Amino acid sequence: MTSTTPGNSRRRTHRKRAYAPRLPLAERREHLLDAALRVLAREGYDRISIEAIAKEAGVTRPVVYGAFDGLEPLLNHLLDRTQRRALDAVARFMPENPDLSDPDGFLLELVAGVIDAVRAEPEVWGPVLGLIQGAPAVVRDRIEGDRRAIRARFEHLLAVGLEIRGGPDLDVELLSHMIFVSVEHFGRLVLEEPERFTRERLVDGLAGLLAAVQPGPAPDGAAAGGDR
Amino acid sequence: MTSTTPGNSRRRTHRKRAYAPRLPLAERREHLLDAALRVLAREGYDRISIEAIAKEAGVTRPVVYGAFDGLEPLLNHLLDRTQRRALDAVARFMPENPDLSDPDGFLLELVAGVIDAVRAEPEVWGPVLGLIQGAPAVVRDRIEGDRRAIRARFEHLLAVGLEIRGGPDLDVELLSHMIFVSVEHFGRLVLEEPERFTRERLVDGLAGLLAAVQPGPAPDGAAAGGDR
DNA sequence: GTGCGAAGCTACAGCCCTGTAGGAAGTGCT
DNA sequence: AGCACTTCCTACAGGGCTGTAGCTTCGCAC
Repeated sequence: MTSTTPGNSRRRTHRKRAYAPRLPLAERREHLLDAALRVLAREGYDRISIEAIAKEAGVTRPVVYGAFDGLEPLLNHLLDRTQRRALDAVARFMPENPDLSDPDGFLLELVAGVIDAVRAEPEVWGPVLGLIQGAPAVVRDRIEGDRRAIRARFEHLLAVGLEIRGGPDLDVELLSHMIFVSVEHFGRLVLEEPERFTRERLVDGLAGLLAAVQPGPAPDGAAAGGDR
Repeated sequence: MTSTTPGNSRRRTHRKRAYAPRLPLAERREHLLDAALRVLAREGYDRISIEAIAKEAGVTRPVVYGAFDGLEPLLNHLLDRTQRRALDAVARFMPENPDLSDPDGFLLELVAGVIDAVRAEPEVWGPVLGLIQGAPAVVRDRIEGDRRAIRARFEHLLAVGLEIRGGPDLDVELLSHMIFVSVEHFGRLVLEEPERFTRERLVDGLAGLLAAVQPGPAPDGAAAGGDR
């Protein structure tokens, strides 16, 4: 029997919806995260909401609230899923003790690996590379933290690589920032214009630049390197 | 006399607000754009709305709607104001026919100029550099268009500069992307960590890198340059 | 077959915001 | 002083969304 409350004059003009199939909590959470990813890929962060995810998943909002405490925790879980894969991929390219005997070769393999990973899982790398727009603060802050950590690790490897390479004597921190944002940009170019910016073109282009960067002392006695 | 409608049982419990000073339309528009900029700087794009701008300006929403047809047109006007200054600054650094007799010197002056402009007017460059978060599509699309145009012009100058420099023989389009995102990143570093990344450090760091990039043919016969 | 508990749904309350009709107030001119 | 016009405000209507109380339904165990 339908209850009515004072002031509620709306009549039930629509059939009650069928119940969604019941799922254990763990399965429901994965189901909802998959739905969230589809909404995100199709409409971006601007349009993501508990309401939109519920619709995409074919359930009602209380079901979503039963699995997550709100949009922010849900997005955090989604990031847990995708960022873990991104960080795993990065860990493969930048292991703890890499073979840096050929520093230029190492960098080129790293870049090639990043490009392959980006092409293989655009749904993982899209948010990281800022290609899914309108990200809320929870997503931006999380990704920014990951980026800082990865760049710091890269800076360390770069310092070692430049030593092995015999120079040039440069501001390693600054150089790591420049290489980092360039490689990120490679990722965006590969996703946005895959036929114009092929893997080969990007890797060859970087190889050409590395070949032009002499290890010896810069003739002008340029800036000292290293952290401040 | 206050009209009442069926179902409207709320009593007027608050004093009517005093009218805001009347302004001619042109002045009102500037007044509202100033208010919008303050909301933006303080709270970001996430919190910008006609409602928030009206409150900041000390008027009601119809006054804002009287000056602009909605949030999107208002933000476009704001961008008109700020992006014009940014594009003017860029035009100073990249004139139509620059003196490229010293290409490296030209690039260093350009970067120094960008850094100075960014420090001088952070409210103009913040949105351009993605430092004001949560930008809606109208802002993103507009800035993306400006970025493409600036990078394309830079690519042209880069090609000429490399010719004059005598090489190296590199993928100019790709290199222009790399330098472009690096200089943008310099802008962000300057705003986010001004004491760690001083103007001198950034310019000297880049000078050191340029000094290490030999103009002669790369020893490995690396990638051919130029547009596809 | 029945009962119980878990999972899902309806309906409600509320917030924030957009956009506008019509009235109120202020200013300038005669 | 009065009138007309311009600018501003109140109140209304509506959309989108969050979050939850209490009811409904389904599935499983006995």
